[in-house]
Amino acid sequence: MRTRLLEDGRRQVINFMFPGDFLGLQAALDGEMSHAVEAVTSVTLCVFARDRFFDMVASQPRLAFDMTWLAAHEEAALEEHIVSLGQRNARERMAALAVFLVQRAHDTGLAPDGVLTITVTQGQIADMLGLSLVHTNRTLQALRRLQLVDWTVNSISIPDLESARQFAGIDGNSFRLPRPYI
Amino acid sequence: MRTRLLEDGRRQVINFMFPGDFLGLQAALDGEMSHAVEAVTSVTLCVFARDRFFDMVASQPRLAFDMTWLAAHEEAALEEHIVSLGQRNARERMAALAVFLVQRAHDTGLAPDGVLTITVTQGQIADMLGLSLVHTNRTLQALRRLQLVDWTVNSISIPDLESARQFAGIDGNSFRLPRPYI
DNA sequence: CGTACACTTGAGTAGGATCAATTGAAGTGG
DNA sequence: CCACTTCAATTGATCCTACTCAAGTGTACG
Repeated sequence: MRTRLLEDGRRQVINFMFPGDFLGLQAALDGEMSHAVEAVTSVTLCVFARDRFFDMVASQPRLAFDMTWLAAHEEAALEEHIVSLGQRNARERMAALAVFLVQRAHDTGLAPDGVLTITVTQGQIADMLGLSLVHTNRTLQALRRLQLVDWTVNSISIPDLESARQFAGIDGNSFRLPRPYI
Repeated sequence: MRTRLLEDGRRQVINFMFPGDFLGLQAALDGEMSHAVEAVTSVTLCVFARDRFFDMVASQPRLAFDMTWLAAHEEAALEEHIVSLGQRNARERMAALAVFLVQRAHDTGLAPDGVLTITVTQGQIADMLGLSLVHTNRTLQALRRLQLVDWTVNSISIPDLESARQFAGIDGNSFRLPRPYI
């Protein structure tokens, strides 16, 4: 989970990361990371030496290309998140996030049955969606009542992906290319 | 101005682009652009052939490195925007946007006197900040009254950059590296 | 002089925040 | 095994920020 903290304690979750994602590209270039990272599952990290980044680009163009691919798609995910925060109401936002996570998990081979097993607290959801904890809880219940998304402490389940997607206002499943693994 | 449209007509401005920025990296890789681009000033474009992108990475590592730099920093800007939309109220959001734009213009050599001359309608600001047009207008007036930001139809002026930054909750002017030009 | 477009202002409303308690599920230690 | 703490989820009540609706006022332009 990538997060940013404001000085007064407010926290914003930027995005959830998945196996194969690359962390800290901007930090590798600037020397200072603009955000924090927090693990919500056990993780395995592969560490790269930042001072050899340029050499890597020069000697391994295929790798450099894949990293650019990942960066561009991470950017696209952030754009989608911006659309959610700017234009969608609480229910649409939560549905959109659930669809995104389940879809994203599915793409990396997790959640083959449409159910994503992961432990996320309502506080974390609240900080991702820019909602209060209380309202997050109520929105969660509303979506469960509508049978659109069933999000419990340790799993996200979407009975009908298509209607959830439509409810959230996510445009048709645009053609999805397979992700490269570095 | 990079924007995304929802099917029901809602629009979200993703970010403002400046001279030297690179557009459509993700589209170059996927063949389909996830957003629209709209000019708010007259612009000069330099067009690249998308099918030679990989060759470029392989033969011009310095160029590839710079493009990665730009992509990583665009991502950082989007993160900041996400923090605004998720955690800041209307006034803080607008102040943060004004500071970002003036700062960004300053960095590319525009607005050397702290005043950015650019024509932005209140409707465009509203779609960037996820606010209604009416509330955008009132927030604008409030910030003018507070003498924090004076944003008129064709200029953005910030009398005291430091207090505006503090009001918006933007953490100390983190060390800024010069931007590469492709 | 009419149309178009952006900005402005007022009044009422609603979506979501805040405040305040309560319940439930794990741990932890005596 | 049971009190005790901790942390997350839940519920009720009230408040406020920002939205919506509606009607203006410029200002530019053909």
